[in-house]
Amino acid sequence: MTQDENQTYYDFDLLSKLVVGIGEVSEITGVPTRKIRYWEDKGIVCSVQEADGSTRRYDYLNIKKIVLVQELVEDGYTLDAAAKKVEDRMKNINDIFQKMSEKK
DNA sequence: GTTCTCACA
DNA sequence: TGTGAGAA
Repeated sequence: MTQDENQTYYDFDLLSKLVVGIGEVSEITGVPTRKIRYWEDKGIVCSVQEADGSTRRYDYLNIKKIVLVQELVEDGYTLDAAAKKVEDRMKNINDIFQKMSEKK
């Protein structure tokens, strides 16, 4: 990021393109890789696997979803309830993202 | 480095 | 619900 781009808002365009491996996600979110794949099995998170490799990659939205679900579960919610809330939130976030992208 | 399954608590 | 270990 250059000093000229020292704005108060984040770069949503870059964020939406942010895709990292499960290891990175586990480090960022603090969630072990098994937990992430466990949730992915439950269907509360969606991993995008690249065709050339078997490495699952998670985009920014999925990372956010993982963090959100984690917080909810830690608060005493069950995975299903947490997933439901997060999915509802994701709709709002997605809508905001789309608007920002179109506005640009 | 990643993935999967089996089994346990 | 979340984790361990071994194998590919």
